[in-house]
Amino acid sequence: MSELKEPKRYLVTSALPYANGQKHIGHLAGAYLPADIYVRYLRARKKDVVFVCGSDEHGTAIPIQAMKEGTTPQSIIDKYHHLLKENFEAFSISFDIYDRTSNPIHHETAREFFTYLEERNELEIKASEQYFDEAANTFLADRYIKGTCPQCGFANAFGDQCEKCGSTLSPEELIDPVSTLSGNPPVKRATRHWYLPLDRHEAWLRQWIIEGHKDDWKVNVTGQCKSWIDAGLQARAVTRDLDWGVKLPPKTGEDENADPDRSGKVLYVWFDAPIGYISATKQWALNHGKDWKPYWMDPETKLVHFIGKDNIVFHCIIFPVMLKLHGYIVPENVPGNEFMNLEGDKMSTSRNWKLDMQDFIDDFINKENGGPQMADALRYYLTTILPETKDSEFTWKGFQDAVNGELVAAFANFFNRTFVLMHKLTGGKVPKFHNDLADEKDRELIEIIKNAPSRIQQLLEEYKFREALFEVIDLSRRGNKYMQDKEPWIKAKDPEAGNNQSSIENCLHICLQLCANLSIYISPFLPNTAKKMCQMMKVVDKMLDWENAGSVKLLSVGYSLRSPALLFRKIEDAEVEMQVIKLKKGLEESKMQQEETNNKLKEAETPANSLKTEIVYDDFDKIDLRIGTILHAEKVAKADKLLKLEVEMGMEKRTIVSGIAQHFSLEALVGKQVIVVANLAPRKMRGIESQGMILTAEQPDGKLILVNPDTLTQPGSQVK
RNA sequence: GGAUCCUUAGCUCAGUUGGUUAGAGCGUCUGACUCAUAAUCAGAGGGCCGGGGGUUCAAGUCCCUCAGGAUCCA
Repeated sequence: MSELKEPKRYLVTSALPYANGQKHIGHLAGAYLPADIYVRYLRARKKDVVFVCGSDEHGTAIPIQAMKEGTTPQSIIDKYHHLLKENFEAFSISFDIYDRTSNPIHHETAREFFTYLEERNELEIKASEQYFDEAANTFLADRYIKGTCPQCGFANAFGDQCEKCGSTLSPEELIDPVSTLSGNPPVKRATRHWYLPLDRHEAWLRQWIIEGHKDDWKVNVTGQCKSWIDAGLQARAVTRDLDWGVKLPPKTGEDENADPDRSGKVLYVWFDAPIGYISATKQWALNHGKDWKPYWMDPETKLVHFIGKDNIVFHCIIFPVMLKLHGYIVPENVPGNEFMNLEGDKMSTSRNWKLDMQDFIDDFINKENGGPQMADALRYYLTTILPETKDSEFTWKGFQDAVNGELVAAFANFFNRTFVLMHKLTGGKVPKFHNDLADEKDRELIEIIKNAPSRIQQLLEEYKFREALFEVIDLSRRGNKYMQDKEPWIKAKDPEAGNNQSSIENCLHICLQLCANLSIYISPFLPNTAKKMCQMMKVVDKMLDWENAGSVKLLSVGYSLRSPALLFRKIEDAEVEMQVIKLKKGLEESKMQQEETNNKLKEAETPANSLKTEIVYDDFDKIDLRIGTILHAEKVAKADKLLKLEVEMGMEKRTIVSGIAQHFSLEALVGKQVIVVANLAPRKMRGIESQGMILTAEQPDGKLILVNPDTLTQPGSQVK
């Protein structure tokens, strides 16, 4: 429906990557590769298209990463901005501009945006109380507050999330909160913030997305939106008390520091980041002497946001509301991709289960037998498994199979055998096509070539990149089949017989024209490969223009072509095995590191001399301590630390689950006497009810020892 | 706890508005070919379409329910 009228111009965006660390191939496959394919296709069709992206460099995680790396926020964003920019180049992601939100143009643009909305009363101001660090004289972002998790009791939970049990928190929920800046308990202090009242726009959103785009947006995307809208939209804070980000602009006509309420505040990163698309477009226009305005204001511009599913709410609900309020166009489509798993598990930076772009560059592209064709090899596999409709799975074996079995065996092989035969049988020149001798098979393949473009084009327009690429590979399969049927190498054994030589020439003529067509189709997906094919065919890159697709007159008769060179190398078994080992090793290492830091934190948090709060005797008397004898000990399945103990308590036997597996051997425990907290409420752990707790003491190195009576004692005896 | 989406061949996935014998690629087996990076081509086998119930002349497709998974929200 929406395709009936061709847009005047296109603006394509890929999610701005957050400049606090490396990005992995899941990110690449989610937002960058599909956008690049789409854009390259549009360019081949000579459309007016601008493809923008850039680093997202604000938000609390940047200063936090700086603390972790012992450096400044500025050097963090510099480091990752340049790294990401280079990574994208290595994978031939062809942004027209890769900008950054620290660009002054962006600060201006974001502040203007805020002012525009404020002046038109599209923002609300609300007063609230937030934690403040008096020593550091600053409000504290949730992440800067630590305390005990109310869910699991972990002592180092952050104000927004507990990293031990994963539950999302607010700083108010933390027990004994402290500021990570000064170490002091924070105090509540009144503050004011600006909010974007999304609820005012509910009716419009419902109509625009749920009715207007119910047919052309992905089910996953509209589904997410619907669930947000149905849940009831709320005002969302636009500002934060933080000193890293875009400073809140002064009220129109006032000085920068006139209003003390505004100083010390920045725009919330969710608000400034998507505006980065606009600023990047401005910077691009500036660089090229163009006007940016039509790209954001003319309704005949088609705006498409490529994102991962974590970004749906921002690009489908919040940012469109902002755009509409400012009089800009809203996206025509938001092809949100699902997630890509890796070898059976979710990709995760914190658990180190991932394949970073840089890793692949180091291990494949920058190797001696690598080069841009390895970038294309990964682009190929990622495209065949793009998580377009549901989560998908990257495996190294899958990578090997796709490259060796499809790219090499079908696509590259057809190109190669065509060239080899052409050199052997038709003197290295494009042979003549004898129309009068054309048979059914020739005509059939010519028909297939002519029909291919509209099919592939339609799939690309519908963002079905996986299927589009499959069509291209399938076309090379058709070529292989055709060649097998025609058997020019057999006819060459007796060139004098019948019309054998003419038949050979017809066969290779058509195969060569198909090769030229294949280079056009493969170009958006594997740009480096397409270029290489052009070199071998001795044609200029302009032949790759989409208007040439479907033509069987791309290579002129009599033209001599270069000798074939292999388009791809195969992926060896050893490489695949090595990558899997590397992946698992990385996981182990990060586990160990995590434990180490956890232990360090534990030590820091319980200094030997700092005692707990004083209690009275009655408090102590509530605890019923008894002597018990361990009768039996066994490991709890699927738990590293837990042991299931059976303890003789005199009157009864108790089952106690204890997290001491890493400190004792099973044999060492059996027969030992211990002190048991006998009246502790039972609690289920890993499905086993633990009826008590045994006492241990922790040594400076973290090792646990049992606390027991110095002579053998009657089980059940009270300890006082 | 609520919401949205998903569950189809050994593996990875297609299946449009309900309509003939449910498809593809890889893998497996058999055969053909040798120009090609042991690549190619043909053929075969393989499926109570997650379980159960319902609507209908007709259900992989629509409705209900249960189980499992993913995500979002609280």
